[in-house]
Amino acid sequence: MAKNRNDDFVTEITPKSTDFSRWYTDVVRRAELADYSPVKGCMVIRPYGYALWENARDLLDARIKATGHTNAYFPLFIPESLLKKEAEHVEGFAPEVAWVTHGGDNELEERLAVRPTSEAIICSMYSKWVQSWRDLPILINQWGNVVRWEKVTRFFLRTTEFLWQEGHTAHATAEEAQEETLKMIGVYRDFLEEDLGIPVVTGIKTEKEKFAGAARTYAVEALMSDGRALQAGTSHNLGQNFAKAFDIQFEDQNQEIQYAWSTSWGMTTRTIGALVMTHGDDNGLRLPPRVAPYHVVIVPIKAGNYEEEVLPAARRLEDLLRTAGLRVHLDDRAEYTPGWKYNEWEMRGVPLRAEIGPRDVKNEQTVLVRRDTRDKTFVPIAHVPGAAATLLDDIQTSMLATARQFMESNTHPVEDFDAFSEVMSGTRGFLKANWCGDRELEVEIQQKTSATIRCLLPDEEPTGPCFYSGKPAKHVAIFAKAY
RNA sequence: CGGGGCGUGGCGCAGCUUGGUAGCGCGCUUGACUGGGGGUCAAGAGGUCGGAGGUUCAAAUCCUCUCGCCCCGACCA
Repeated sequence: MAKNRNDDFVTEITPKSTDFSRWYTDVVRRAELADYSPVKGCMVIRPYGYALWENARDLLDARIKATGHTNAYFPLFIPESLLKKEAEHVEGFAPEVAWVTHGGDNELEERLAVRPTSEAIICSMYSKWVQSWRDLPILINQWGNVVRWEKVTRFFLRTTEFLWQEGHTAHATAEEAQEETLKMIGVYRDFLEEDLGIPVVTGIKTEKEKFAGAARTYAVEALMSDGRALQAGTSHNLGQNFAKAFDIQFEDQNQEIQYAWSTSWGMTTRTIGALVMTHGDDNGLRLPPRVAPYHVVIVPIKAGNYEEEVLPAARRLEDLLRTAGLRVHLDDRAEYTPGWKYNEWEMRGVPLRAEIGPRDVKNEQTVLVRRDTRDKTFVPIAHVPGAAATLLDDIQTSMLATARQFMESNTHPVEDFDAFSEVMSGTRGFLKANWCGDRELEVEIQQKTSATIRCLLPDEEPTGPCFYSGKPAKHVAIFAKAY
């Protein structure tokens, strides 16, 4: 029942259909997730945005620990000589590394890279820690920040400094390392789908797209509501590349010296951007309950016997919900009207709103309103915790279902380049096609359509010749225009 | 790094073509009345127009240089 939308309000957020980029920026700023900073390329994550990140981080951290990993912390700086040890790795990251050249007024003998990723520093430590097969596997994760000197800034999606976790493991066998790589891409998939409500496609990166220094890169790719793909997490099987470069050796059970097999995997604050672009609408954010800073916002209606009855009732409701383990916020600000608050909290994506006024106090009830559907339910106070929990579960499930339906209906099987081009110049989305695997043609397609191969689907067999070259296909590939 | 655009109270903008000493909306402050989908009225505060130089009696406006930001592309998570 949301018809009388105020024009002034609507103009604060550019409609998605008018200009998706502006819509995204407007939502991020108006919802107070982030703000520009005086530092070029760097953003400030504001308390509301950071609360969102903390919730997401905690859920992912629990999943990482549940799969046997422990957290540690390695230095922010990496000596140049260390970074240069793995050739492909340096080459891949060189253009975007920030260098520290001075300590105070003194020029350093060896400059220090501000980590763009930590393989080098971590692997150099692993080489000290690993001597025997008994020292393996090493299963370590780190939460931290990294710096990549990108040219362009977009909130959460591309900033010079960003927050992430990076897992680094070392194993005795190739099989174990491969198993780990797959296990972690699965952890990302589950986290994104179950906790963030973001459906993904899981697959393997092509040689062109894989991580610098990796033997094989797996990725989870999400489809944003403007039809562009966003890489939401990667897991790399590094083979023995880094073990050889950093000398991670051990003596096995047959008393032979072996190089270890390593993996690395990461997920960043970019997922917050994915969250906004997957679920947001023209009224602002929509947050999945599991990560929402507030599950429920209580709006007391200031009327009649407000101070004596309504506000105390609202406070009791707050206690009741908090005791039930929900994250609750009571918005008792006197300076705003209820209608203003409804819009404000919808804009900020709070999944459930509880309204309580004189009529509700009299009837010992509250009104629960869903952000996703705007459905209203009158609930007796005593039943509120249970009813809220049920609604939140339902919101979580239905947000994923809605997003999945969008992804599926925007995944287009194409059999020839004409069909491919037509989709790319229209609604875009994921294009699913048989692929010959020729790297040069991959570049050619990108130049013509700006679409890249997001991933190859490992579990699917080609159903015909390559859509582009007509040659025998080796893979089924997902193409898309990427963020 | 290539192409485009923008810098004017906290935010969003107008004014610039045709120079005359800055205005609107929102927000903010105080008070009163209000309050179930962004309330009403009244009284206020707040800007040397991104920066530097030049032209002129006079520059937000014209000229030169410079800095910053945003969007698209390329690169990336």
